[in-house]
Amino acid sequence: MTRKILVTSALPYANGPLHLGHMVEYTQTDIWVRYQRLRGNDCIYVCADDAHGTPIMLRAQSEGITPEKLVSRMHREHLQDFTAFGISFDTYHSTHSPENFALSQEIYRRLRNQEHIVVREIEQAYDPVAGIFLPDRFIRGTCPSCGASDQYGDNCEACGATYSPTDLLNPVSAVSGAVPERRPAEHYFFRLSDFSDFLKEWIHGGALQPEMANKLDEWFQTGLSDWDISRDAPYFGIPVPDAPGKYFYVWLDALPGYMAATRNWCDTHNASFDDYWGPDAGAEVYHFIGKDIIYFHALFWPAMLQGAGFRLPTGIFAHGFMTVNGSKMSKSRGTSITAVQYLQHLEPEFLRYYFASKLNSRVEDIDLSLEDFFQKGNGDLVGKIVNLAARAAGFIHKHFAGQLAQSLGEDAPLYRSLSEQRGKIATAYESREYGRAIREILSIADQANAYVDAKAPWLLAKDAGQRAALHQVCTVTLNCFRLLVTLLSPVVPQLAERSMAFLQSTLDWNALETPLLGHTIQVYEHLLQRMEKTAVEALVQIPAVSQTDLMGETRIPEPAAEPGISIDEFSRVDLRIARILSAEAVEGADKLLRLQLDIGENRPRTVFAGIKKSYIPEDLAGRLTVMVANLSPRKLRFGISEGMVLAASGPEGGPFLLAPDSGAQPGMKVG
RNA sequence: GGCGCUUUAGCUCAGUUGGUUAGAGCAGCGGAAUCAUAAUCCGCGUGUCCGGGGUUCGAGUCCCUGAAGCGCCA
Repeated sequence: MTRKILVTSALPYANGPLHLGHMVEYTQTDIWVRYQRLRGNDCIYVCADDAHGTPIMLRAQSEGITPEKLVSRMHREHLQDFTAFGISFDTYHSTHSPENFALSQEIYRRLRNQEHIVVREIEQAYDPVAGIFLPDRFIRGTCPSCGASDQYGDNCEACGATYSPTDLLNPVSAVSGAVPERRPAEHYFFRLSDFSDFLKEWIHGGALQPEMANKLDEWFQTGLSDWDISRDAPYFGIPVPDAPGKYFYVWLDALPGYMAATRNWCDTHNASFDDYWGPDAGAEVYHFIGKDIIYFHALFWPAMLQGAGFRLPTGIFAHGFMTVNGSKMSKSRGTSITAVQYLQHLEPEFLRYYFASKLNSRVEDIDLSLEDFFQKGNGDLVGKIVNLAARAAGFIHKHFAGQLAQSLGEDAPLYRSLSEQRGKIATAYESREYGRAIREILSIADQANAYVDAKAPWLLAKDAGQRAALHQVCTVTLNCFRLLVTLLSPVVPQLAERSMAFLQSTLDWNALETPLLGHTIQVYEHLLQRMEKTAVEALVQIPAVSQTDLMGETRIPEPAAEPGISIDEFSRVDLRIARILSAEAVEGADKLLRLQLDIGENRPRTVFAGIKKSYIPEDLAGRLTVMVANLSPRKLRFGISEGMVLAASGPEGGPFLLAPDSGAQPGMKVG
C-alpha cells in the first residue's frame, strides 16, 4: 500500500537570488512531499539549478569568471536558501552535470532516430563585435512607442509596449554596444506537430488541472509549430550530438534536468532509475510548476518523453503567482523580497504557514498581505496553537514533575473526536487544498482552547483536592497540542521538530490514534516567538542602495500614478486620418477584422480591429477613419498589428468607427 | 485580439453535485477570565455575492453577454 512517488519543483535559473515568489512553489511542493512521508509513503523530492543559456554566459563574462564558477556559486546560494526554508530536497542537482549531458543527448538522439528533428536556416540578430547571436532581450534601443531610451529588444519597461527587435530605434547590442545585424544560421527543430494527436488526448487524460487543459486546447487551433531547440556557439550549454558548434537551447536540457537529478539520487542511493523514468516505471511522478511554464511541461515535455520512450508524468500541478499587498512584486516599492532578506528578519515557519493558509489546488494567484501575514502568524500559530502547550506545561511541571496523567478519563472521547478529524485533513493535503487543511486544523485548535477555558485549570490548581482533575485537563490539552503539531508538521517542520523535543515524542500520523499517557515531557520553552511588527515592516523597506539589476531577471514596469494627463502627454499620441484600403475577416477570431490602412506612407499599415460584429468587411473599403499611428506594433496570434483605429462603443451598441468630415486626406494629423 | 484565471462583509478568504434567513478569521464594539508569548473564551454581521439578461418552483452556484484586474501567446 506504500506509494512510490517522485516529486519535482521547477528548476530555478542560476542567474540571481531566490525571492519570495519562488518560495511559493517550493513551499507548496515541500508541504506535499512532507505530507506523503508523514503518511509513510516512499516519496523523493528532487530539483536542480537551471544552469545554461546566454544570460548566464554573459553574466559570468561581466564578472570575469567562468560560467562554471558562476553556476557553482549560484547553486551553493540557492541551496542555502532552500535549506533555511526547510525545503526537504533529496537531491538538489544541476543541469550542468554529467548526468544531464548524457540524458539530454540521449533523448535528442532517440528523437532524431525517430525523425522528429529537422534542420532549417533562420535569420537571427548577431553581434559582430562580441561574435555571438543575440536573444531579443540583449538588444537595447529606443522604444518605438514612447521614445524611452535604453529599452529591451522585446518590450519597453517604460510604457509596457511589446515589439520585435527590428522595430527598436537605434538598436545596439547590450553586450558590446555594436549595431546588431541579421545573420542566417542553421537551427535544429523538434517537430512537435508529430505529437499533436497524442498530446490532444493526453492533456485531457487527468494529469493536468482542468483549467490548464482547457487553456492548452487553444494551441491546437492554430496547429503546433516546430520548436527551435538549438543555439549557435558560443553558448553555455550542452552540445548537440553530431552538430559541431550547435548547443541545446536551455529549455531542451532543463526538462531532462528532472531526470538527471533523479539519476543522481538513484546512483547515490542504490536505487533503480528505471523504476522512476523507465517506460514501465511503477512510481508516480509529479511536477509542481508555475502557470507561466505550463507549455513547456504539458506540451514539449510529454512529447519529448513519448518520442524518446520514457514514461509520462502522473500529474502536473500549476500554481499562480504571488503578489505583495495586492500588487506585483516591485523593486522600487521594496516588495521584491529575496529569500535572504526575509530570513534576516523572520523565521521561515511564518511564511510557510501563511502560504499554506492561502494555497489551493487551482491556478490562482496568492496575495502576500503583510497585515494578514502578521495576524495569521501571531494569532493562529502562536496565539492559538503554540500557546496551548504553554497553557498546560507549567502545571505539569509544577505539580506533576513533568509527567502526564495515566488516562484522559471522561475526556477521552473528546480527544478521539478531535483526532478523528485528521481524515479530512489528509484528504485536503493530498489534493493540495492546504487552505482547507489549515482551516480544519485551526478549528481543532479553537475547540481545544475552548476546552481549556471551560475546564479552567488555573482554578483547579488552587484546590489541592482537584489534583487529578488538573492532571487530566493538562494531559488532554498537551495531547491536543501534539495532535495539532503533527497535523501541521508538513507546513511548519522546524516548529514540529522543536515541539517533539518538548513532548519527547516523534512525528507519527498513526500514533495519534493513542494519546501520550504517563509520559515525561521537557520543561516548556517558547517554541516559536511572536513576530515583531517592525520586523514585518522591515521586509518592504526600500533598500538605500538598490541592487544592480540582474540581466536575466524580468523587469517590472511601474504604473504611472498621475490621475490626469498633460497636453504634452496627449500630443504624444499621433492620430492620423487613414483610408481603409481593404478589410477582411480573420480566421480563428470572432471579433477581428484585418485592415490595410493608407496614412500617406509608402506602404499600408496592417491593423487588427475588433469591429467585426458591426461591419461587413467589403463595406469598409475606401472609407476614411482615424487611427493611432505611433502605437507600438503588437504581435498577435494572427500577425503584427501596427496601430489602432478609433471606434466608439457603449452599453447601447457599437463599435462605431469614427469618420472625418469631407476634405480630410489620408495622413493628415489629428489633434 | 484570442484564451485562461480572478471578482462574495472594512481586510484576507470559505461557500461541495443549484435547495431554508450567504459563512469564517481578522479588524471594530461589549463582556468574562488571568494558566499562557497582551495569548484565551463568550456575545454582536442590513453584504446591489462585479453589472445586465436568461434557464428554473428555486441561482453566489448553470447558460449568454458585458466590465475590471492578473497572466500567457512558442
